[in-house]
Formats: sequence, structure tokens, C-alpha cells
Amino acid sequence: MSEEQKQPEKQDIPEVFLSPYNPKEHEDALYHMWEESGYFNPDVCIEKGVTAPDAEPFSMVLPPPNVTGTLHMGHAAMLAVEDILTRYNRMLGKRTLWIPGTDSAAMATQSKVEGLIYKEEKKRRDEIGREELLKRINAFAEESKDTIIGQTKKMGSSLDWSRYAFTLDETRYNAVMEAFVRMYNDGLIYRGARSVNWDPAMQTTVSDDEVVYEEKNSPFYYFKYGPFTIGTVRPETKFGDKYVVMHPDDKRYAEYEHGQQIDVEWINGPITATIIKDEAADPEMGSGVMTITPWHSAVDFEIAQRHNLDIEQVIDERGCLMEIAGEFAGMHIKKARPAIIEKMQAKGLIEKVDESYTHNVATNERGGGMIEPQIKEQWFIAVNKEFAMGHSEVPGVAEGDTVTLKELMIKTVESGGTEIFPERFKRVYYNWINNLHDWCISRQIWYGHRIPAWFKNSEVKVQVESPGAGWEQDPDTLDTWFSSGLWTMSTLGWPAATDDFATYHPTTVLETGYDIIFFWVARMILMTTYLTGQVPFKNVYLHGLVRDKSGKKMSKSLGNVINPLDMIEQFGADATRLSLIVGAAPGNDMPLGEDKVRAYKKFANKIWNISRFILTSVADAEQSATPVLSERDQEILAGLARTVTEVSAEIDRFNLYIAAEKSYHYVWHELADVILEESKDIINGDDAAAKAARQYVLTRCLIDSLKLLHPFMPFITEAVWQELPEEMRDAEQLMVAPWPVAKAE
RNA sequence: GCGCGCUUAGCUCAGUUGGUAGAGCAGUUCGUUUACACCGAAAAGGUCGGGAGUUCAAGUCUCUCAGCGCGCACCA
Repeated sequence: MSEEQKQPEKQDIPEVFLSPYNPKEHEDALYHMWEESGYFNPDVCIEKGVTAPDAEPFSMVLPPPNVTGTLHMGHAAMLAVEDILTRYNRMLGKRTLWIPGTDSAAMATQSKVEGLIYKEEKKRRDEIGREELLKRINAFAEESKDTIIGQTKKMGSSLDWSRYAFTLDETRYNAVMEAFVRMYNDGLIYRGARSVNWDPAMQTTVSDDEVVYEEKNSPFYYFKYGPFTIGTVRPETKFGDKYVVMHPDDKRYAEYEHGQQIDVEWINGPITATIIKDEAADPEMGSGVMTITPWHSAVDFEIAQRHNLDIEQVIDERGCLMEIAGEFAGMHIKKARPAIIEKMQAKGLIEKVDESYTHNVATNERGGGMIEPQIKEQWFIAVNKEFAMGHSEVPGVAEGDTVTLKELMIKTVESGGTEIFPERFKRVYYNWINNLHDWCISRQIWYGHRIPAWFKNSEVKVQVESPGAGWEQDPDTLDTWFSSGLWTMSTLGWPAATDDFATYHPTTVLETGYDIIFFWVARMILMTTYLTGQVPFKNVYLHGLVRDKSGKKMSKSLGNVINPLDMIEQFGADATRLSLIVGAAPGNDMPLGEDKVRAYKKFANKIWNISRFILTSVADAEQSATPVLSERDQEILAGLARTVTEVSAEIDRFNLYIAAEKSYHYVWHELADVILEESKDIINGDDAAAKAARQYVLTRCLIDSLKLLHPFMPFITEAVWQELPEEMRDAEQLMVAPWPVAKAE
């Protein structure tokens, strides 16, 4: 076959189709086109007439990535899922809003920047000063933010950038202040001395959820304590132990009475110990006797409170021993431990040492060190305090009902006001709430929202502006999750009564990873139901974690991290997205290997070639009235309609993995392998009527397949759409084209 | 300790209300120069972790055993 023979046919279709699909040539330009059009913004869609002004709203917030770093595969998966939901609903004609933002992640960010500064300048927090440190953190956050936004766009995310929000910007600041002051005035925020998780390295408190336990092997010491034997891994806390606790029913110690005093020889000499009978002592454990250190243990603190015992601090905020330690005072606990053991050994107070003891050491997940419980004056949210519910749209809760925040959180889900998918996470959610203690919300770091509380001598005032001369603002800042808890509201302008809030709140769905159900989902429900009487979202869709090919967690130390940008660079954003969707059942972790991404790149190319083939085949079609369809033609259209119906139903049920697979299967193994193959004879045949009919059918198949695939693979489908002849398209951009209507011929 | 999940083809996983198993990748055989080798066709491959029960019928429901993973709590 000669070159001349090929030429005429080729001219009928856009030249762009003549080489394999290359994502790099199209993606950035297409994203630019979408962004320029303004269609990410529902207001523009209404203005330009692609969305009805009174259409049903669909709204969702982007779980704001932390400004500490760059996007990873988990983010990419999240973006893929959310963009699919967004694009699908937009094509359905809904007023669709997906709001972008970033999170200050105060503790993690400050920790990171402090680390960088120390590395370069050997300077600590106090040497830099509050103002200067904040300046540096802000600069870091700003840069990180730009990186994240750039990466988010690479994924094709159809976010309305005109509504971009940052947790520390002015609107969000107003929301935080409003929430804090209101909760304080309603008695749901209080200041009190409690046992809190103190991080001596970061010099701040940490919430219960941010404490992670690491298993460690440490020697376990058995000490002589008068007539008793007590065990501990932490001898350095034991100086002030003057209460010895045993179970009231423990027969071994029946001879001792509650409140009885005995003299014992202890680390720094003789002391008088008091016997306490309390059920917290487990007779099965060791000798069944323990001494307590209430200042440095939440459990011991509770025992001490029950019996009204003295409480003494042993370790200071920096992790050094205090006066009570006598000759060891001023030593850091790490150095003190061996010295103490040496002395105990010399005094003959050590009975035995178990070297194979493993226990869990509490550490700060956000880049800090080992946790030392301390009693500290902090701000708390009272989760068990009853109050009268204000205005309420939460099902099952009426205005004026007496509730606690815990009950509100439970009822919101129980009543179906918020649905959780997959359902099994409801139980996880209830479980967590039932174990919930008052939430410590103050942090001793500088980055974040400063607490609107003012002190003058012993007086306290809670208000945003300074009450006047002589008043000092609380130097502490709020837990990041306090502001995150307001996110669905604050991104829509709350506390101002905005049109956005009226239209888009409650949001339709919250899509996020199951790992932050406690941190975030529960807290949004708490804050939003209390503050507005609305649920924050009607649905929660929880996705799993992206793991490596063999199911291991991706981590730098294992070297198995796959960078989403690398995947986009090699295989395109569409292939990357699809690889993160197919096989990812809601709430299940998903393994990902490069092979999978590569496989979907082939699919992108397949779409490209299907488009080329159909466009070539229909190039000489006449724009006549609807042709007479054969039985087979009708069957093809019915199959197409069935696929549309099924895929739509699966997306509605959040079964994106099934929807994606069905679309994929239809396009490749039905449209391409069967329909296109059998059409070759008809298109090249002599029966003009049959040919016209098949041309009509193929056009329909192409248009609807592109629409069907668009939410999943927005770039390639839009690229093809832009090459279609004008008369074939029913919208300027596929992004805002109407979702196919399933209709039988 | 409490709770949740997983165990299905060599690998990674699907399998909606119970009707004797599917996909992708890998592998086998064959084919293919005009939509696409980033292709097509065909074949192969599983007693659905073990055991018991309910049922006409169980991967699917119940109980039980085993292994793996995760969350929470405890940790003197």
C-alpha cells in the first residue's frame, strides 16, 4: 500500500490522533482551559447557563492537606475519589461545589520549622522569639502551600479555587474566635488542672489521639517497700511515693487497714507510707501492691482524687527532677535512672530485675518526644456536661433538649442525620465516643490560633479584643483540630450569614481516610451540631490507605514510596487516578504497584484509538434524520443504556471501584472488542442504510462512553471531546456536558 | 483485655438480598502491517483457611478452631 492511498483518509480526522496518546501533551493545557472557563465555580456555571439556578446543590470540602510537605499517594487517591464525585454531580446538572484548602497543622509544622532552624543556626525557640519564629513558619507554610496546590491541579481536581481557604486566614480566624467564645459562655469550655500529655521536647500538651505508643524493652525493677514489693520501669518517678495501694479483697494483705501508716526505708531515707485500699490495684499483677505517682500518671491521679491524697510534682516541664529528689534534683530523668538504681542497689532495696519486660512508651505523634504526664492548668471542652440544645435540625434532637456533646455526636449518626460508609465504621465511631474524655484544646506552641483569653492577676476574661491595660493574653494556642472541626462551616463563610452557607451547608458528603475518623470526622460533628444545629455533612465516605504492591505501608525508611507526581509524569494523571480507584473498596486499604498504573495508561491509549476509529468511520456520515436501526443496532444501544444506568447507580452508592471497572470493561471489551470489530464490515459494506444506522450508533456509543469515563479520566476524555466535530457535541466542554440519559430506542 | 477486619486462580483483589466462582497482572498457545503490539483470540489455572451446623441449595447465614492485620484500652 502506498503513502498516497493513506493520505486522503487521514485528512478526515484531526491529526492529533495519529500518534499514541501522550498525556504530557494535553493535561496542563486542558486544566488551564477548565480553570479559565470558570466552570469549577458553580456561580459561573449558573451564569453561563450550564446549571439551573435552582438546581439541587452538591457540596464537599477537600480535607485540607497539611502545609508541612508535599502530596503523597494517599492524597492522590483522595483527590481522585472526590473529583469523580464532583465531576459526576456537575454533569448531572447539580450546583456543584468542591472547596479547596490547606491546614496549618500547627504542631507538625512548627516542629518541622524549629527542626530546620536548629539544624542550620543551632538556635532554639526561645532564642528566636515568638514574632520571628512565626514569620519563618508562615514563609515555610506559604511555600509549601504553593507546592501542594500545584500538585493538586496536576491530578485534574476540579476544585473551586476562588473559594480557597486556609485554616489561619481571616474568615477561619473569625470562626474559631466565635466558636471559642460561645462555647466558653455556654460553659462547655473550661479551664482546669488535669492530668495531660506533656511533651518535654516540644514543650506542649498533646491530645490523647496524638499520643502513639511504641513498644519498648526496658528493665523492670522490683523494689522493697517496707514489707511490700512494688514493681516499676520508672524508678525516677518514685521519690514522692508515700501511698501504697492494694485491692480491698486481697487476702494476702488483710492484716493492713486502709489509712494505716507504716514506716519504710526509701530512696533518700525513711518515709511514712499510708495504706490505701482501692480496686484499681490488680491482685493478679505482680505482688498486687503498688505505689502511686499522681502527678505523672492519669490513672494514679484518679486514685488520688478518689481518696483526696496529696499530689506532688517530681519531674519538671523539661524532664528534670525537682527538689523532692534530694541529691538527684536537677538531673535529667534519663541520666538519673541509672544513678538511682545504683543507690537502690547499694541500699539493698532491689529484690530483682526483669530484663525482658516489654511495655508501651507514649510518644508525641507530631514530631515530638516521649510523653511525660503532668498536672497542668489547661483549657478543655467538656464532653459530658449537659446543656440545653439551641436551634436544631439534627434528626432526633429537638430545640431545648438536654444533651451532652457526647450524646449529640452519637445521636447525629444513630438517627441517620449523618450516614457513614462503610457502615462498620459506625461502631468504631461509637466506641471512640464512649471512651472519650474531656478534650484538652490548649497547646504551648506559637503557631496557630491564639486563645482569646485574658488574665489579670487571678481574673480571667474570654473575649477577642483586649479588655484593656494590665490584661495579658493567654500565650497558648488552640489545638489544630479545633479549627479543623469548624471546616465545613468556616469554608462557607460562617459565622457570617452568607449565601454560600445557606446554599451549601450541610455539605453533601465528606470523603476522607478512615484513619482520621476520630481526629476530624467526630470533631466536625461535635462542633457543627452544637454551633449551628446542623449536621456538617449528610454522608461520610471513608477510603482506605494506599499501600505498596505487597500491602505494606509506604514509608521512606522502607523505600517503597511511590510518588504520585512520578506516576503522572510517566503514565498520566488519568491512569494514576484509575489505578487508585479500581480495586479500592470503601474503607479497605489498597495495594498499588507501578504495573497497575501502567495498565491504565494502556487503557487511555485504547480510548484514544477507539475515538480515532469511530471518527474515521463516521466521517462521511450524512446529518440526516434518525436512521432505521437494525435489531443489532438497537441491542447495542440498549447495552449502552444499561451500562449508563449501572454505572450511575454504583457511583450513587459510592461504589466507585465497581463503577470504574464496569465502565472500563464496557469500553474495552464490549465497545472495542465486539462492537467495533463487527462494525468494520458494515462500514466498509455496500448497504448504505445499514451503514448510516451503524454510524449513528457508533457516534452515540462514543459520546456516551466519553461522558461515562469523564469523571474517572477527565483529561483524555476532554482531549477527545475537544476534537469532535461541533455538531456531535452538546457542550463546549465535556466537563459541563449533560450526563447521558439512559433511554431505549 | 475489648472491638473490627482479612484468609477466594502463581500475585493483588472483586463477589450487592444464599442458586455449585470473576477481574487485572504474571504465565501458556495461536494470531495480527491500516483504530490500537500501549493489539486480538483461545486455552489453562481455585475441594473459596480447617471443622461443624441451618437449607432443596453456602464463598455468601450461624457456631467453632487456626493464622494474619488493624484500632482502642491497660501496662505497678
